[in-house]
Amino acid sequence: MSDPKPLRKGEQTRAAILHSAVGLAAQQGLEGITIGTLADLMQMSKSGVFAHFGSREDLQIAVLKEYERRFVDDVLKPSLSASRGLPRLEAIFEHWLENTVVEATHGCIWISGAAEYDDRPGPVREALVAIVKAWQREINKAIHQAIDEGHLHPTEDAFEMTSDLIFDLYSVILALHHDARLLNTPDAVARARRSFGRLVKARLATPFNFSSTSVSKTSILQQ
Amino acid sequence: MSDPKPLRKGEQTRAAILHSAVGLAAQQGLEGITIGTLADLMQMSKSGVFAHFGSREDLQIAVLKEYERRFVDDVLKPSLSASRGLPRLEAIFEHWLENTVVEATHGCIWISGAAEYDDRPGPVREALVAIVKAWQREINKAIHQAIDEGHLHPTEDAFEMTSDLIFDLYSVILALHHDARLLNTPDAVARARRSFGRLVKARLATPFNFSSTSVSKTSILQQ
DNA sequence: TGGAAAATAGTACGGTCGTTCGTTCTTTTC
DNA sequence: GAAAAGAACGAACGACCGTACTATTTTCCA
Repeated sequence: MSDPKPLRKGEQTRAAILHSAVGLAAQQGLEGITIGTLADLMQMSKSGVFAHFGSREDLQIAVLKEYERRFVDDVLKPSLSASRGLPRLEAIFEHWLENTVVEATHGCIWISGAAEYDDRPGPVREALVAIVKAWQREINKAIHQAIDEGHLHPTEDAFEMTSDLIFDLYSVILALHHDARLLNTPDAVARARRSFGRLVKARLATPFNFSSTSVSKTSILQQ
Repeated sequence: MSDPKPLRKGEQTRAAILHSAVGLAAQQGLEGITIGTLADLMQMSKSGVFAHFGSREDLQIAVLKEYERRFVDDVLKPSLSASRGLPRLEAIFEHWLENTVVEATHGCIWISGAAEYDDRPGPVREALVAIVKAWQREINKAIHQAIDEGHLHPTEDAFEMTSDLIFDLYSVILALHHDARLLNTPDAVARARRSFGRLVKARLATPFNFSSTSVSKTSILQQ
C-alpha cells in the first residue's frame, strides 16, 4: 500500500506548488490562480512552476483533486469513527461545517468554483461537477444508513426524501459560507447548527423521544 | 417625480452599455466584465465605453446597482400586491426563485459576487454587502408582518426565529442556484419549493389546520 | 564519480488588460 | 447656423497573462 520510492525532487516541489496553489485558490478562486503569482510564492521561475503541470488548466484540475483529497481526510474519514446512522451523519455535518469556515481556511473552492464555472464549460467544470456529485453520494450513503438503523423516517417516496435532505444539508453549508464570509455574520455557525437540528428533527423516526442510547451524548440536537 | 429632460445621447448609450454589462456579469461574473468585450458587444471603441464610467470598478458598482433596481422591480414590487403576511412572503419567495433560475437569466450576480468578493476587500465588495443586507431587511419586514398577522408563530426569542428563517430562506435560494446551474439537477426548482414549504410549515402559528381563508388559494404549501 | 536524466532558469512571443491622451465627429444651445 | 459642449474614436502605454523554446544547473543511479 505505501510507496517505498523515496520521492524524487520533482515530485516534492510539485507537491509544494500544489499546496500553495490550493491556498491561493481558496482565496482568489480557481480562476485567480496564476503561474506568475505562484512562481513568486514559491520563489521559482514561471517556467519552473509551469513545467510541473502541462497547462494552467491541468494545474487547476490538480488543485481540485488535491482539495478533494484533503476534504476526504478532514471531513469524511474522521466521521467514520462515529457509529453508523444519525451519529455519523451528525459527525459529517459538523466536520463539514468546521472545514468550511474555520479561521485558517479561506473559503471552499467547490463553492467558489460553482459560481465561477456554472456558465463556463470545459474540463475544469467537469472535474468540479464530478467531485461534488461524489461528495453528495457519500452523504446519500450516510442518510440511507440512518434510515436503515431506524434513526430517520423515510417517507413513502424514499428517493425524494433522501435527495431533498441532501439538498437541504448542502443549502445550509452554502448559506453558512455566504453569511460567514461575505456578510461576516458573527453567529452564522450557530444558525447553521440550529438549521441542521431542525432538518434532522423533522425527519426523526421516533419524534420527540429519540432514545439517547443510539445517538451520541454530544448530539447536535441537544444544543 | 418623473424627469422631463429628454435624456441626452450620452445617458442613452450609458444605459445601453449598462444593460449589456449586467448580462455579461450574469454570465461571467462581475470580475468577468471587460471593457474590451463590452466594446465589442456594443460595437464601440474601448475608450468610448470607458468614458461613460470613471473606471472599471465604478462600472462594476453601477452594474450592481442596476441589477438591484431590476431585482426590486421583478421580485419585490410584484409581491406587494399579495396581501400582508404569509401570502406576501410566499410571493416574494416564488418571484425570487423564478428570478434566480429562469431560462433567459444567467445566474444571480449577488450569488456569484459573494464568491468572488468574499476575500477581496474594496468598494465593490462593500456595495455588494450593502445591497444583500438591504434585501435581507426586506425579507425581515415580510416575516414580521407574517407574525403580526398571526400567520407565523414567533418563538420566545423572536429575533433568533426571524434571523434563522432569513438564513434558511436564503440557503434554499443558494442551493437552488447551485444545483440548477452547476449540477443541472432537473428538479431543483421542485426541491426548493418543497424546502420552502417545510420551512414555513414548521413555523405556522396554527399547525396542520391553517385556514385557507387567510392564505391565498395558490399557496405554495398546497403543492 | 561520471554521465544520463531530470529539474529549473532564462528569454521571448503574441495576447489581453485597464487606462491615458489628443483628435475628430456629433449633438445641443443660443 | 455658428459656437460651445459633449460623445466617440484611435493609437499607445505599461503590466501581466499562458506558453514555447533553449540553456543551465541539479539530482540520481550505475
